[in-house]
Amino acid sequence: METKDLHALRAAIQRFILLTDEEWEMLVPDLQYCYLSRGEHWITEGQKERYMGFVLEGDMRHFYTRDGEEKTTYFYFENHLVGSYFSAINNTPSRLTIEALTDVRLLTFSYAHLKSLYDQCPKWERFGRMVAEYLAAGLEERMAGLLTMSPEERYIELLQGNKHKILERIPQHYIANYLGITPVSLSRIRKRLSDK
Amino acid sequence: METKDLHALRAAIQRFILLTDEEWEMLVPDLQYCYLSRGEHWITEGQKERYMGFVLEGDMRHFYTRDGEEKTTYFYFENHLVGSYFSAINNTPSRLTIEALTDVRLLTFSYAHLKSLYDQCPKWERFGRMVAEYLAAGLEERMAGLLTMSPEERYIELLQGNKHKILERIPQHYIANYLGITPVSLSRIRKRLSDK
DNA sequence: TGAATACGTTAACAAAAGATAATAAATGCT
DNA sequence: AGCATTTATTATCTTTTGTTAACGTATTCA
Repeated sequence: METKDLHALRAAIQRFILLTDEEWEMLVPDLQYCYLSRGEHWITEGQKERYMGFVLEGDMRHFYTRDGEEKTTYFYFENHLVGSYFSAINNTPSRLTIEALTDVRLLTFSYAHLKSLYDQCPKWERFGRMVAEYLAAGLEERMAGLLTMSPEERYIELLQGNKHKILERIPQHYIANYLGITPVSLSRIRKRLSDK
Repeated sequence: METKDLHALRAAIQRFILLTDEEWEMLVPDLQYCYLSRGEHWITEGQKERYMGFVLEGDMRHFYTRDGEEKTTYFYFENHLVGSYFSAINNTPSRLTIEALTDVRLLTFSYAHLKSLYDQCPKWERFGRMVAEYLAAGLEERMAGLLTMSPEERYIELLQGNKHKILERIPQHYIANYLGITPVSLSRIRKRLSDK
């Protein structure tokens, strides 16, 4: 396992909480590399996937399937944690699929192991709390945007905000899903805006 | 402080985690009653409110203000925790207002005290993690609904789901906001559905 | 490199939602 | 009880979105 990769993961964790070397070492034995090719599914709807991942390299998306249609609702980039978090928590089959948009390199660890860290060590429990709070805060903000802004306003916000990575790297029809509209409608919004 | 009220709060907390009497007693000294009249604001946008509440009696809503319009995005009922959680976490001014829809009786405790419980006691930290996870899971589910379903489908789901309390007790124009549409549009959806 | 696939735009039409205003019914309050 | 306010519906008109399909371009992959 390359030290650069380990450092990247540790740095990501330490954006939430500082770990002693001993605390960090509690996680390391459970880490594994996972390599995905573009288009490959890491987590598949209906299955009980029990791993969390950390994106070392590449981009991913997750989507729900409704009436045979894929609805992409989130993207993952380098240095982000990825997983079907809620199905892991509740130990239920995943309702979403997580797919590699490019070739992807992950570090993975089992959710079961993370839970045992919660039991063994208050610092890891705190990490869990802070991750969940961070996640909830992000979801609340995004949901408020969906409820209080029009699709066009949401697209403008995406243009101006700190989520530029999404626009640069992701096909537009996935972005349309992310905004809650169809690809055709997003194309029209872009036309409207550029005509001004 | 009435023991019935204390029991209600303890039971709500213990839906997440069992507490010993000693652990429970760590919270009690910080508890205070708060009484609100119908229409009164408990937490006001722009202010740094630092209290969490537990609804003993009554209903509340929270809303964002955009262009002078109130957009109601959530409701609180008896036996639920309430607070501008994210502004408390980040120690920033609240972006939303929380209002009493009826006369309300709350038990409150400061977020600062809760944080000190996190420091003092791993069990409380775990409680914090589990609340945040519960919150995040609920937000994820609601957001998925907003992104993958039409307003009409969302209304039907609300009719059929386990959120009946919302429909029974809450004025329809607030429910429209909650669904992400205007009151006029919700009225039309109801007409469409009843015409079948 | 060549063929298949994926992607973005545009058009035409239907369906739905937003905005505004008028009305009627229900509710709250003194 | 009576008056003001709140709430829900309905109508009209405008705007936006969804749907389907066609088209051209870009990309992928064998």
